[in-house]
Amino acid sequence: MTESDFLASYDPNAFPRPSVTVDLVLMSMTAGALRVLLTERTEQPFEGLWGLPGSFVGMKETLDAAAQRVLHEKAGLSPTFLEQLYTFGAIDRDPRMRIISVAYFALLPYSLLSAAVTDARDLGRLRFEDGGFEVLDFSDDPVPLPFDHHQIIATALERLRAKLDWSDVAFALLPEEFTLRELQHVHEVIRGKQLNKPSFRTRMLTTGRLEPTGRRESGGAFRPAELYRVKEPE
Amino acid sequence: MTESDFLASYDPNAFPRPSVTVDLVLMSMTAGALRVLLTERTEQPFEGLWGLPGSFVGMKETLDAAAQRVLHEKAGLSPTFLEQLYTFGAIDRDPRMRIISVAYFALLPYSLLSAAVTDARDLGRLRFEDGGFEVLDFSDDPVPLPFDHHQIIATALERLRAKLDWSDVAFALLPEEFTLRELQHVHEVIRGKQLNKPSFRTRMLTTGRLEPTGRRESGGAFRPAELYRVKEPE
DNA sequence: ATAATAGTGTCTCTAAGACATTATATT
DNA sequence: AATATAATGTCTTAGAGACACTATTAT
Repeated sequence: MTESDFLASYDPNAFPRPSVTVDLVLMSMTAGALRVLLTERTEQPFEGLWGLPGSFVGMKETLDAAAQRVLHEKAGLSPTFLEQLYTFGAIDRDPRMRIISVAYFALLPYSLLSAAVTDARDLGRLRFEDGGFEVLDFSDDPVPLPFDHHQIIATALERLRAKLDWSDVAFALLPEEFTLRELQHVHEVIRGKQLNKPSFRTRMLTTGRLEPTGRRESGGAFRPAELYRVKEPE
Repeated sequence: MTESDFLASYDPNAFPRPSVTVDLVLMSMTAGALRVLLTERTEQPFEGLWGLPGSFVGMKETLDAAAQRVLHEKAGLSPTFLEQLYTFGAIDRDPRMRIISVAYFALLPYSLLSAAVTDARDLGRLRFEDGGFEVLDFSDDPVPLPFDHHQIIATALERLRAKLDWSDVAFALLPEEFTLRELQHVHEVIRGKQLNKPSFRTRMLTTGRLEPTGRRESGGAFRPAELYRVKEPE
């Protein structure tokens, strides 16, 4: 049998198949806290709970495209950072049926996100405590999460911390122009500890990834700091 | 409608679904080269080519379990290292139909693998050249790979290099007891460059992950080196 | 002037690389 | 004895942290 004969006679329904979804962990930072985008579930199961946005993957749609689509539907924009996170395949993670979910991880500066997200409850605030974390709503009450969404967010946090020192994830949480103090603050929140100012400055400036804009911040009752931007790699 | 009513009436076949497979990148090291396990395809498509072992995911089987099953079927043993790598979902990656593949990455010391794998061709040798790599068979001819298997192996190589300095991946390629020279050799092959001996030794010994066995290697026409093992974390 | 933060200089400590030296096994 | 590698010591350099100091803005 030739390969084309084989393909013509192949029956894709010979074996039962699981469903495949993408779930999106979109994080941002404001008011000194990491936040994660949640949407209210309007259908069963877990109707009424707030959880990660997601969608089934179309048959003519790549995984990346499905994640982009979910992001566009929920936040109305393209991300500064989007990558595949991990695939979750526990058998009973969804009570409806076998659903394998490919989780994606996105970052956005709050300045862009706040324009697209109207409801304050959409952004759960992450509170860290003794090694773990919980998600709080706008009134600081803990939010119960559906499915394995707590585990998915935990995986995203690990990824964020692992990539902090050698990738551009921190910049993806800042506007196009930012001060070194703001950059250090992002690092400190993600690390969960304070950092040394002189060594942080030299470490950042010697990477060669930053370039000064010549402009300065304004508005504070103190000496204004120089604004930097990320240099495009050549 | 209550949640249980909803679940009882839910139709899993309402939407078309892709198939889901796992593909396994099992690497080992011998004769100064990284090797990857290949199996000969006995069915269409790409019949006769050598490619990564894989399998469809069972409906009552987690992704991890499917990867373990493939590993057990092909190599007859459990791995010293196995983790999920990345999920590949290009629309036309398989000519039969839409197949999303969750790739897994495993490492085994050659001493264990050689007992389980009989055919020398089962272990493709990775040859690095100007940034990329190719897979060679037992006679050093380049092996054409089916599907997107070249890309999957490339992703596994990136992962291996990224984890080399802060994880236990190097130990997973060595037998239970090994010398510091052997450990350094593994690092050098993966990094693709020579390393400084004194600093490598102190770096390894100060991690606290190694403990001397008190025994020494034998057989060489030179001073025998001390054998070490990995200390279990407490 | 005062307050608040920006930005820099100095010192110490740690780790790595380069190089050389001593130690110990086999032949 | 010759040889090959193990294992260690020394020197230099680079980077990070701690701490203190100077600079610059708004009020």
